[in-house]
Amino acid sequence: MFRRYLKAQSLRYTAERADILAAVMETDGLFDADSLLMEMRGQNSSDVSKATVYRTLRLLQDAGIIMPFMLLDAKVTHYQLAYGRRPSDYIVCMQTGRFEPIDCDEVVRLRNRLAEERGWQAVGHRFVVYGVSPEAASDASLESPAQ
Amino acid sequence: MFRRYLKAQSLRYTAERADILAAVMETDGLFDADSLLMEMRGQNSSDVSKATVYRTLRLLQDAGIIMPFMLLDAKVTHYQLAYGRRPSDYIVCMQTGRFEPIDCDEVVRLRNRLAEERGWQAVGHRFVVYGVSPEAASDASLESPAQ
DNA sequence: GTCGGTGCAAATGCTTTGCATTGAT
DNA sequence: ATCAATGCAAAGCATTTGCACCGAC
Repeated sequence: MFRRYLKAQSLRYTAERADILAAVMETDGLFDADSLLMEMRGQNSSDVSKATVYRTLRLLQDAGIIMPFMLLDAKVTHYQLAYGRRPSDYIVCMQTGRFEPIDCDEVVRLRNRLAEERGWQAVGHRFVVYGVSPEAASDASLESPAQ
Repeated sequence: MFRRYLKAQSLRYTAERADILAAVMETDGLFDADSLLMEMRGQNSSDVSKATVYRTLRLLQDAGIIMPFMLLDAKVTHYQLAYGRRPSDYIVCMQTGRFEPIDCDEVVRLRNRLAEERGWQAVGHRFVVYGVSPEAASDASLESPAQ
């Protein structure tokens, strides 16, 4: 799929790109350029430079294989695989930062309907619920928010 | 509200913070540090430094008055007011980058239910639908995405 | 043999921070 | 008077880019 995309664009399928693709395919959930690189180095793959990781992540995004996923207050760009039954939805604790995936068909149906109503064609979506996790709620070390 | 928050934290309510708060309250939709600063300079407000804008935006976020909103591929942090009937939902064109707000009660109901089911307390949410806008769909200058 | 890819290091650009001065309380 | 806030300029840091060499086609 990536190979096909590259060929269509007259781009080359190199060992580095193959390694990065393999590492990406093994991810489960969110990842970023740096965590991916560490993962690759921890394993075995030929040592790929950071610049190439960034360049290849961009290609993978253009190819529709991964999609960026912006987390609240994140300083780095997170990605996840764009296809298959990957969670597009998360619930994030505003106090601890802990997050967990949500798997919910209704969100997909809703997004399709909303797009259709406007004459758009839905391709994907991101749904992030911000809230207070059970652990945080029982921790009284924070005063109540201003709202 | 901001003032109350500052007092509670033994922080000071300064002219700069008042100006920034005022500018923030006038925003409609998304803004970022730089656009806010330009807006303020275009108007009249005392000339506030960029550093102070960043510092104050952080405080406003801590106070629960604004919330960050990460857009796909954005290089800067976007914010919007955290309360009131502000759109938390957008539909973004993956080809042109154009986006428009969605206003939909069902999303709020859905997020509340999802949080509740997990023992969380929902505070806010972000819902972004990625798709193809009508203009882009009729423009054949882009090949179809790999997915 | 072409022309795109890679690694390195330097550059970019948003955001943060150190420090001396200013100002709210 | 205190002690935090501001402005400036200098960091920081993720990401991008220029360039010389390398390698897929």
